[in-house]
Amino acid sequence: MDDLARLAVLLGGPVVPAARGLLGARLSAGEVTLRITEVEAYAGTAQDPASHAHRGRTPRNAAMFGPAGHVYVYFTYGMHWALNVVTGPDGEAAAVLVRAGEVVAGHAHARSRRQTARSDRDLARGPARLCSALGVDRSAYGQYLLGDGPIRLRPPLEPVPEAAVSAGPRVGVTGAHDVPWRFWIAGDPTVSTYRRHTPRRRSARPGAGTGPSSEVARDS
DNA sequence: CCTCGGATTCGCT
DNA sequence: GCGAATCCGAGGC
Repeated sequence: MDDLARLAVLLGGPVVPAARGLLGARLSAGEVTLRITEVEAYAGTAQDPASHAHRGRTPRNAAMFGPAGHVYVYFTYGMHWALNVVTGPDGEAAAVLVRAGEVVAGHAHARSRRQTARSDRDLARGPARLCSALGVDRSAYGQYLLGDGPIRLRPPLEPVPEAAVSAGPRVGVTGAHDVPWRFWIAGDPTVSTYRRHTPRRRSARPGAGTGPSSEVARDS
């Protein structure tokens, strides 16, 4: 069994080992190739409140229920794409969010799509930046990664030692802060900076007067 | 049908 | 460090 077949087997199993195994793997689209440095594991229905699949199958998350090795992409905040690698057996929802990578080929193409990047290390540092650098969008939905399609996933050139992997809580999720399912290559500069979830304050509408902010009494 | 709010990023302070 | 930008899936009525 070659390395690619081994990767396929790993992706078909439980999501946490699959996530760890994706560290160091290479992801290519067009001219751009990157080495994955940071991932997050998301499980399926009921088991994982942070997962897009936790309320069951919908048209949006359908790919998470499909066979391993395919792409689940979603659009968020009205402007960003994020890429997941589907894992686990067909019919069970699970996926690994690819949060960051080191661009190792096609820098010029990546830079042309990421003109605001201050340096090469920022090209794919963060899930939306990573998609932008690779040119990934809705058209990637459901595509198979281990074949010769437009997006390709390949095993690490060198395995990442267990000792080099750090784990912690997932970024941006409202709950499950005790679940350390974010994995990254320790010390790698392309890993995104961890930010505790900060709820976005909806701008107060005039006269709405709801919420704790109205408790402020200005009596002077 | 309508409202809520997000697995984020960027730019300004 | 904080707020804005900007779309659509999901869920409540």
